[in-house]
Amino acid sequence: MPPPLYQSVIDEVVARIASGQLLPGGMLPSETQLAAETGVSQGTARKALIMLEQHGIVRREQGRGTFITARTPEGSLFNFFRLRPRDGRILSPQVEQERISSRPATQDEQASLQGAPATVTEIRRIRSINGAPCALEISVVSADLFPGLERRSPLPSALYVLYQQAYGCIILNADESIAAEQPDAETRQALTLPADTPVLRVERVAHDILGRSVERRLSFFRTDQLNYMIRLD
Amino acid sequence: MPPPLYQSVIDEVVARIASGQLLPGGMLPSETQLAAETGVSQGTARKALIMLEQHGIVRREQGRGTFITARTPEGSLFNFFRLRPRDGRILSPQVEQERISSRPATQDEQASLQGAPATVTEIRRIRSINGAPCALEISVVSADLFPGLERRSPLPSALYVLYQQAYGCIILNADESIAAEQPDAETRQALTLPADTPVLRVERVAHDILGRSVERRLSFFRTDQLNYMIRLD
DNA sequence: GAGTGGTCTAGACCACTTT
DNA sequence: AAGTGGTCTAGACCACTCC
Repeated sequence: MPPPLYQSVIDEVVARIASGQLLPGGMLPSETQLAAETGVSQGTARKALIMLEQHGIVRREQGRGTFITARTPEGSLFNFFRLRPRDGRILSPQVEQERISSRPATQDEQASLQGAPATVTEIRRIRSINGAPCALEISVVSADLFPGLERRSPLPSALYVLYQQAYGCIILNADESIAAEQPDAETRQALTLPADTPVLRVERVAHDILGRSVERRLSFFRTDQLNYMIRLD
Repeated sequence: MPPPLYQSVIDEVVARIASGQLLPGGMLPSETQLAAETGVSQGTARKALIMLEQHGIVRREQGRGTFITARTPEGSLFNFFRLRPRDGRILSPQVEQERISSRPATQDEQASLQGAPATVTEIRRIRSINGAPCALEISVVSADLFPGLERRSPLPSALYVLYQQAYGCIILNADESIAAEQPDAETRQALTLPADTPVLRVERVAHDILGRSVERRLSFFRTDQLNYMIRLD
């Protein structure tokens, strides 16, 4: 049973993106053009583009064209920074402190990061909203996939925009594991927490457009003022 | 600018479900049949059915037909009970205790529940996994929408299956607001928690197929053994 | 074998955006 | 005016399920 034709069109587009031939924010060929290039009918190319849109890989705009998904700082924070006031408003967190270092990967990191890197780069940041520290984030990525990350400090607030713009790595989704925890002394100090205030501990594995596990992130959030807001479906 | 034809087909199907003319688990007319009934071409009926599938309202199976989404106990727990071992396995929680009562709605509940009910039914349950209490859940629903709920005790583990089978109310998604909290004495006792163990406090608003806010649920989870696992995208 | 959804084509017309 | 995606049709063939 051969794969459907539209799958080959999808593969072709993803390959062009992964190879850098198509850049984030860039425009794809039109439906008819893409159909001609891949030897299928316009309707089949259309089906492929619609599926790519459903996977979040492209965005389609009537009258304008089809564009590679580009993470904007606003959109990226909207999707992946879930700490919000209870009314759901969006507040942009500022980066207060940042420390970047490279070190050998732990066994666990090698097993769960794409490419089993021997060396990883660790980004430790404290974020604040309205001047109050609200999150401690420790991101770990493969040093092979993101070379020279240390020299780019200070990094932008939305890391995933940097991954995309500087390294062509487009983050699409993430799995998270959440727990309530009594913070250790270091975390409590970083977040200027009163004693006996529990924090949210969130472990994240982020995946890119190719399904690769690209980043591990351990975050601690204050939730006395803000809440971690998500949707299930 | 008139709405597209497939929208009228979608509306027609949703109306039939809401009216009870089509029951959860039941089969829809075939694409060609539905097309004839609604006066559109088969391709347009197909588009409507695909959109209904994307909204989670129907399920399509090649060679068999298109069926109204039916929440099974397993599927419902899989989607809406997110407490898992860190390896992601699914464990079915048991209901240990259950207390049902009706009372006047608070102002907050009237404002956030469909129909601004004067009276609500409150379901208080303790769930356990492997004999260890892991969650305290307090669900609140409109007494108008779910009449006679108290007389159905003990309720099944998966409440959303009951909502569907007994009341024709199909839950599709939910918004959650998560925080870490030091449990009060009552919660600590209910979960047999050691002192100074924080819990996850999760406030949920669940929505049904018509977009109505149908249930508010306040849950407290132990996260020392299990974690609350979600996906962002 | 009959009925279902899945894929694919070819063409038409419309609405929107840009030049 | 030209080019894009959005809608809609009509028809073909295939793969799967069930009787």
